[in-house]
Amino acid sequence: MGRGKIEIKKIENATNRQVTYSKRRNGIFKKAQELTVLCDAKVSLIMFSSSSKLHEFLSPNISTKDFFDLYQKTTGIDLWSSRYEKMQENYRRLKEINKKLRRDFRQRMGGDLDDLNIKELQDLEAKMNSSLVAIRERKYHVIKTQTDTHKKKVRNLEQRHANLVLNLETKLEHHDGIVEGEGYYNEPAHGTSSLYALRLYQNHHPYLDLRLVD
Amino acid sequence: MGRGKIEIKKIENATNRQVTYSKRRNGIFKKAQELTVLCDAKVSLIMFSSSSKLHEFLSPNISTKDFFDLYQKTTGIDLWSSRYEKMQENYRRLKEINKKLRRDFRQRMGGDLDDLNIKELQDLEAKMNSSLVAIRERKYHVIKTQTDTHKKKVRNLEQRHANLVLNLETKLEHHDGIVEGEGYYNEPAHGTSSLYALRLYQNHHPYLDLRLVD
DNA sequence: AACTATTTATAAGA
DNA sequence: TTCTTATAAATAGTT
Repeated sequence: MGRGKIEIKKIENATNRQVTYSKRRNGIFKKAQELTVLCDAKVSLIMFSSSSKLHEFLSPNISTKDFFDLYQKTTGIDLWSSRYEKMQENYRRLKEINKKLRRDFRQRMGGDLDDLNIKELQDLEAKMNSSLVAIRERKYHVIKTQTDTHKKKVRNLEQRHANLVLNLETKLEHHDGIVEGEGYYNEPAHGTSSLYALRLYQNHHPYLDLRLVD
Repeated sequence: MGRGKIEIKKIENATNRQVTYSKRRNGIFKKAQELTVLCDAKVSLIMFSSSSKLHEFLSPNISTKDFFDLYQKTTGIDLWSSRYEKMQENYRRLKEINKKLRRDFRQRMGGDLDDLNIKELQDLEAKMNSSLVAIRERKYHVIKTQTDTHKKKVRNLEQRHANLVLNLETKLEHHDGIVEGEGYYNEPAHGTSSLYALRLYQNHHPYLDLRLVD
């Protein structure tokens, strides 16, 4: 049906092949559509071009899934069972592992001990003991690390504070008249230095009261 | 393409419809076959007649299952999962629980402790301690039970032995002459009773030396 | 993508 | 069903 008769064999020219594919695809889709309507048939037509492009025709009022279900029901071929069985097997294995884990876990928590003999109980006790040691070691390590960090912070704060005090004292010495008369930083009645006053102030300031026990 | 042009609508005459279905089915199968060869395409053509008869064309070197898998992969539609969604969901949940169990278990064994803070470590330690107490209690219970069982067995053996001794002594008293002269059970030189001799014998018999510490 | 000469499919009849 | 055949439809090669 064309200008010339053609032999039914693969068209080697890729462009030509693509054009023919496109033309004939339309043709076969139209045929499928006509068959659906004329003969009240259900048709599924799926094709992949040589470049793996997918095209599909499906009779109306049915989904691809329904179509495959119908196909399976009619042929008796179960396309899904192999996957399903594999999954079931995995599920079963996982469940078994889970059960064992739970049991071991319960024993580690002091339950489910009724069917253990003395030897097993002694082993379990020994394991628990060594685990407990590990947990305690870790706990002490964490506590020590935190304490060290706090110590460092305090040292840092103390250093900064000392610098501030030094700085302020220097200023007080150079500008004695400015603060005189306020009766706060330099109270002659107590015979204290300005530095001493600052230390008192510091100890009442909630923000700077950060000393930690060594 | 026939003696007369036809309208594309359902053929009401069943026989006619069946004839047309048969003719056109051959036609479309031929087209599918030609497309497969000419254009190097993969084609799946499945149809059900109005009387639900199934006919299928499939390109060579591929199975319906393969075709189906390829279809799913290409469209991204997983027709399979909807069917087993529930099972997949369960599987996922089980996996999650398993993961958590493993983690908790490892922690109970003294591993995986790096991401616990002091509070969590203290809690864990406390739990481990109480578990250890439970394990020890169970151990002592088992030991005590076994000891009690052994004690009972010994008491029973002792009772049976005492009965034997009593029995034998009675016989000795009634048939003094029979054993006299053998110089073993009743040695006048030591001035001991036959019962005493038996007790000595018992203590040297390895099989009867079953006393347990109270 | 359109054209068209020709092949192919098929509707109706046997 | 299958064959026949007139005719409709599809399409190969061309533009």
